[in-house]
Amino acid sequence: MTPPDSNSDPLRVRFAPSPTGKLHLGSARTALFNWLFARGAGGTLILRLEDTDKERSSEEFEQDIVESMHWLGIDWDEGPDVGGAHGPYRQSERMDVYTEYAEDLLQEGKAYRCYCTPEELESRKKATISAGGAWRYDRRCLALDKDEAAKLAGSGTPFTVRFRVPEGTVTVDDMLRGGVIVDASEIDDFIIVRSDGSAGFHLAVVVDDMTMEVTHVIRGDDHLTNAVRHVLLFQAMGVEAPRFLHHSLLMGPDGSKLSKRHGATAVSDYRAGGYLPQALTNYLALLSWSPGDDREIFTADELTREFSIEGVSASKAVFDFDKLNWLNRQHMKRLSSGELTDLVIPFLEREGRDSLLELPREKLEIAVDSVRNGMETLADAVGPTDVYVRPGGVLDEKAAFELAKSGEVREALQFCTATLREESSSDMEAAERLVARMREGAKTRGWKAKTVLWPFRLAVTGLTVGPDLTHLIMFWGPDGCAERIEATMKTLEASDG
RNA sequence: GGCGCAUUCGUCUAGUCAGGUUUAGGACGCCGCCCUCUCAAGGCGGUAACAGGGGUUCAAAUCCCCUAUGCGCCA
Repeated sequence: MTPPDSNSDPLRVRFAPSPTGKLHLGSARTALFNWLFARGAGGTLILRLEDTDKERSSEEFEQDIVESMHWLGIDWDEGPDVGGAHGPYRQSERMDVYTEYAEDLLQEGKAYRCYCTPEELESRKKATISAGGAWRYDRRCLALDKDEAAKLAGSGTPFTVRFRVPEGTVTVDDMLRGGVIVDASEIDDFIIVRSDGSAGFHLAVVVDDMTMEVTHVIRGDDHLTNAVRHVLLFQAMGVEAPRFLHHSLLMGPDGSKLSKRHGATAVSDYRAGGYLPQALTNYLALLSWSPGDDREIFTADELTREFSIEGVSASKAVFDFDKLNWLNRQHMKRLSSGELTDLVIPFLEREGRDSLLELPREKLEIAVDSVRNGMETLADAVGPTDVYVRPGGVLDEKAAFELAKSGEVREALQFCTATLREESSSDMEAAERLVARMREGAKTRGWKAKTVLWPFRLAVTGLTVGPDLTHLIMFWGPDGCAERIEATMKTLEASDG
């Protein structure tokens, strides 16, 4: 079981998002797979920012990505913020590295300059297609003779650099799909340096993965065919390509790639929506991954131990909001009252629930605890806890109606107050004792428990729905409840006339 | 259009690599019942799938081929 050279720690993976938007659920899943793979094997995770698109990249998005990852509990060993021996970790700071490699490829004849303008390309493409052919770059500039090439070079004509795709077949070694074999003739001479001198996506990725000594590339299925180009580039540079794992993409309920029209897609949206990070990582991991048995609830820590490539499925995964909600509930259940309250407070603050926030801590915990099984997200604590700051004796319409229609209300409520006065403690045992006593009282009067308990709820809270009675008693105490019932009785008398 | 990948209940999946142990298992959702002071939660039960067609084999969800569909990449 001892790895051959455990101290050399050879496994290196990377997560390479573009800061052109907030951290998307799909990207978070990619990050998670990389993280689980690295942590499970004692490897290194690199965060690399692919920020070459200056128009669309922004500092704000970069921050969102980093913060969202921190929140999810995904940490990295090398990256723009933590440094490392293979930096810099922003592609925008690595342009000279790419140019260097492009220059080498040019020297070796593995790439060539192309002076074709986009317009020329477009018209030739149209012509080929209308003639019924399949368009691929026609290698016109590869065929340029020396004189023409020299003339163009000297004239300052803008050019791109194209990779000269060799003949033969290319195999992408994918850990999920086995060897994906593609004929190189299917690939045209792709651009590795744009006309403005910047590195194209494929060049940048390959140079980075090579120089950062990445051993395993884990990314979305959408890059599977790009991987063919990448393998070609690795070969041209004389290095072995890393192993790949192209996982499936996240889909919306309608089967198309998960996007904003399906609902919230940013990790930070889910954070703001009251989801627990452990629920989100659990759910994201469960999409496409299975432990092989029936277990479904995992902490991030458990995931790093249990996760394995063998358990990853290659087929698409539809994001199911219902199941996420269920998992969020499962993880909330595992929180103590104190932990849950801490997490709920920011949501109460956000919604301006000042009177709740001014409550003594132990009262607030009772309040939060009493509504927890009705919560799907942390944000769901917000409305239901309002019951605890309602003034006594104030009935909403439904509660007033319910109280008015029952005949034994007055007697039942008087019995409740009398019973409440027998107890001074407001701990859970006392509360349970009181409820039991009220039940017995109903029974001895030949009533159903409901005849007493239903008016009790209505009178104490003034509402028809709310937390269970023991929590109400714990919150207000027996005396407090009795006072609220009396206040309600006064209200009823006043309205009876 | 070319190429690639995928295809088990509505959804996520187990089983597929080493074909028989499967009346295809679990979970979410949905439906019903129970519990019950309300709303929930919880408990119990139910609904529902091997994309289609050919092979190979005594035997195929599992192996091979074709078709279909979905998704992706290249433009």
